[in-house]
Amino acid sequence: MYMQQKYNPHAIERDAQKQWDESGAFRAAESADKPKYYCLSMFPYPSGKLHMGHVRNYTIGDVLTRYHRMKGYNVLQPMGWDAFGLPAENAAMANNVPPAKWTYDNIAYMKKQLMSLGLAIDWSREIATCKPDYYRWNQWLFLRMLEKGLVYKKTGTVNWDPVDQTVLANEQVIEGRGWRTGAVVEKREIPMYYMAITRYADELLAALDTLPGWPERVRAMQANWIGKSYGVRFAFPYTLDDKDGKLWVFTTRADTIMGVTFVAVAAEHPLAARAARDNPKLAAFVEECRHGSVMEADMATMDKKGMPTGIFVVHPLSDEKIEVWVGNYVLMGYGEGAVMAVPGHDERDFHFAKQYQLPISQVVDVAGKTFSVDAWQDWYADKENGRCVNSGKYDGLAYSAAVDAIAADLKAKGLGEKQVLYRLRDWGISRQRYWGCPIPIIHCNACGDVPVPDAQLPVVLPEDCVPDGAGNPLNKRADFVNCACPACGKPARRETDTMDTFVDSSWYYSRYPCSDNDKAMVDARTSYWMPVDQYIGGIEHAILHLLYSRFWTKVMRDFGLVKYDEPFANLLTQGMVLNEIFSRKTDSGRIVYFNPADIEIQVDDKANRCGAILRSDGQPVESGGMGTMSKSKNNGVDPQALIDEYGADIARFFMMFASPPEDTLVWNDAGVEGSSRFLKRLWTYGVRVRNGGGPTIAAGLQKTTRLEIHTVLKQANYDIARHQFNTVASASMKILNALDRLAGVEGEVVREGLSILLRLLAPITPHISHQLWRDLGYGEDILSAPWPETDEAALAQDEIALVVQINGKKRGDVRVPHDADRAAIENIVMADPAVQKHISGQPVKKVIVVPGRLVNIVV
RNA sequence: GCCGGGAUGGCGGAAUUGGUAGACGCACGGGACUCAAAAUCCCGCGGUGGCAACACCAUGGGGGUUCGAUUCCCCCUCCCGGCACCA
Repeated sequence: MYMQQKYNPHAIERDAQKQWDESGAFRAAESADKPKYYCLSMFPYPSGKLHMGHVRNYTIGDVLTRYHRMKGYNVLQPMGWDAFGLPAENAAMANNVPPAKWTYDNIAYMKKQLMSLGLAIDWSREIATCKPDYYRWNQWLFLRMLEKGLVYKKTGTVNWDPVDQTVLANEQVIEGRGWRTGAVVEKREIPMYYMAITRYADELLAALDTLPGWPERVRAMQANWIGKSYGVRFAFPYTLDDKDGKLWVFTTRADTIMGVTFVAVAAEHPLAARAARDNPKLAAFVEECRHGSVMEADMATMDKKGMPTGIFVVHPLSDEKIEVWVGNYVLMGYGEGAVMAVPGHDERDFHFAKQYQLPISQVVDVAGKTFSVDAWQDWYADKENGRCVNSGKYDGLAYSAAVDAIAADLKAKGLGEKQVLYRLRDWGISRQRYWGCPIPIIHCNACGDVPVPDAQLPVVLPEDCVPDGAGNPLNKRADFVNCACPACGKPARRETDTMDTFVDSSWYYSRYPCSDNDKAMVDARTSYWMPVDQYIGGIEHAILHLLYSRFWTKVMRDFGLVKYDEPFANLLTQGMVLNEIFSRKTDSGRIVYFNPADIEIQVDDKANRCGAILRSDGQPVESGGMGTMSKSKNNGVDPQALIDEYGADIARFFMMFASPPEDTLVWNDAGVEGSSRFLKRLWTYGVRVRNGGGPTIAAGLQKTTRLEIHTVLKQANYDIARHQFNTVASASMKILNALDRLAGVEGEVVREGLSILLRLLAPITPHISHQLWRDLGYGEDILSAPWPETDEAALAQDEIALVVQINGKKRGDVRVPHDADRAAIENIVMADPAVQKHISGQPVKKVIVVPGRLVNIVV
């Protein structure tokens, strides 16, 4: 075949992809003699077109896929679509197209884009979560969980837009207001289905220790999210309306119980409602608390406000009268929706007490410290060193002894006991939205909530609805809603809530192996491939998606569907790709975002940045700092332009070279020219080698070049194994530099060096590597060529260089025989004139020799 | 606010995890080639001082441990991710 003189990436890539496609090169088969390697990247939401985060994610996955194939594994890399979700409904409203059409069009376009990247994907296993043959199994497992009580119904709090009369996602609440209407959002209690993830809290926490292949930071985040805390649940008795009641609270600091000066309940707490009944000011406050979003970040950062209820409860141990307050910072969803307040030893309670002039009393002392109510000091909350004081019989006890004694006394009175509490809450999966998996329930006036019988699955979502922003359009679809009750046969109403899209993504990885099975959720092929050997995705998924997936896996295991305990053996959390966010606030308070490509940065006469304008209208826009590239912030950079201009190999190489996979990457394409130049040089060098001729490289030069190449290769192999692909890319540049520096191309070192270089590059730039491998006659197919390993013999040296330091500062270097012992090294170093000059007669106190590295002389 | 992570030249980043700070690349400056430009190739490139050899300073800021700290410990600042209905 004629080898073109000039590097033409588009032609090379088209040919290579055609060849891989026609030969079915990436079709994975279950039966093989080789060990299996299931390499999975988080599937994309089909938002319209690929963004940089996708290119980064899928290139990382492809590098690992191709690397492991060359390492001798039987590799599967599948792909699919997380196809349900809110953006499709927003697009539907904006363009008057059904979400289904929008979604399928996006999938078709993005699939083409992915294919142009040359990813080694087995497309025969493709899935889309919006298709009934996938989501029927969501419904099927939901029903199994319902049977076992793992799914149950209770009320939950949602954001309610009072103008549009619709439930809002947190993302649709901007500064406490609905994004379309600008109306102040209210909290509303509605019935929802929940999955009992808390039943698995202990296992989800404990099993983190069985995941050494997960980043430490992700395990830490999950552990904190589950938030196991040991404490005491106890009650303050009270009498109200001639009835006795108990106000339950949970605390991790029972040792401070004698310092309780008030109790705070959430605005949604029954006692708050009771008190508000005949207290208009309090009713107004409770009403005020009902406004604003349900987001925890908002709850935690808002001004702490409270109001007394006039209701008093009795301290369970001291019998003191304690007033109940309503606090806007008390969360109804955590613990009991009520907390004991100990202003002396809890920082938040302290500030609240100062604000409302409530008593503060000291009940814990730390030796040598003086308590003062003037200002909070961190030691007030120190449970390591604290001892009880002003606490009657508990005086002198340390934290755990005090908790034990107090819990025992509460138990004896029937007013409480030790309890383990999790921060983790059960998973509310009901969404009052159209574009999602229907919840398979039928509401019958006579029979209540009736599960859809398995024989009637799937409950198919009609694909021709166009939402209008006011409620779920399914409610207006008589053909969907009206049905017969499966129990009594009378007319009934189908549930119109759909499932959280996290349900779809909680098990898709188990479906790829058997995506064509229409009889079962999973089969033997799932058992062959699972668990995923390497999972790759954004760090933003560190908690929710990964925790829900772990939970579903354990549920499926307990139903006997699968045998593995954990879905992902190894996890690589890719850093976010950031770009600047530009926006304007409209008169209605709505925020409009502009793409950085349409923005011009303005500079003053000293070249300092002084503003930014939108090119189309010349008017200023605000900068919202750096943020992850996203559709909602409109700050994505279209990678297609990069691929169109440079080709997939250069785009992939640049993406890998730009930074380590796990680091946050602020997007800047300034360096792409360097990657382009490198691959051009590689091609040109390949042409020269193929043409041959010129002098044979001298033996000595061949030896030093081999040493250099194998030294670089050794490091590259270390780096690729720890997923530091940016230095693998630079290693390939170093090898080309070393070869190119030689005067000729005739010599064994060229043939070996280029063979190493092409194989090292094959996972990153598969197309050019494939073409050069063939053109230079190394073999038919680099895909399955053996991974290059270091030749230790090439690394042998007679002499090595050691750095010489005086008092830790570098003062020179010396060459010593590679086998010189400590004494010999010291002799050589001390004889060095530069060393003698620096010592200049001062007494040598100590000589530190680090073998193979340096000598430090302390004077 | 809470949890997790980060900060190294003009820029992306490297430093075999306590041992030469700045590999590799970008940008920039100089030169070669060219009628010219592009492309390509060669040289230089953290800061200050010095003709130079070289010296001093320098890994967000401040302390500490150590013969030696970008790396370990404590405090602080700023930035990023997550906070349960964005995916």
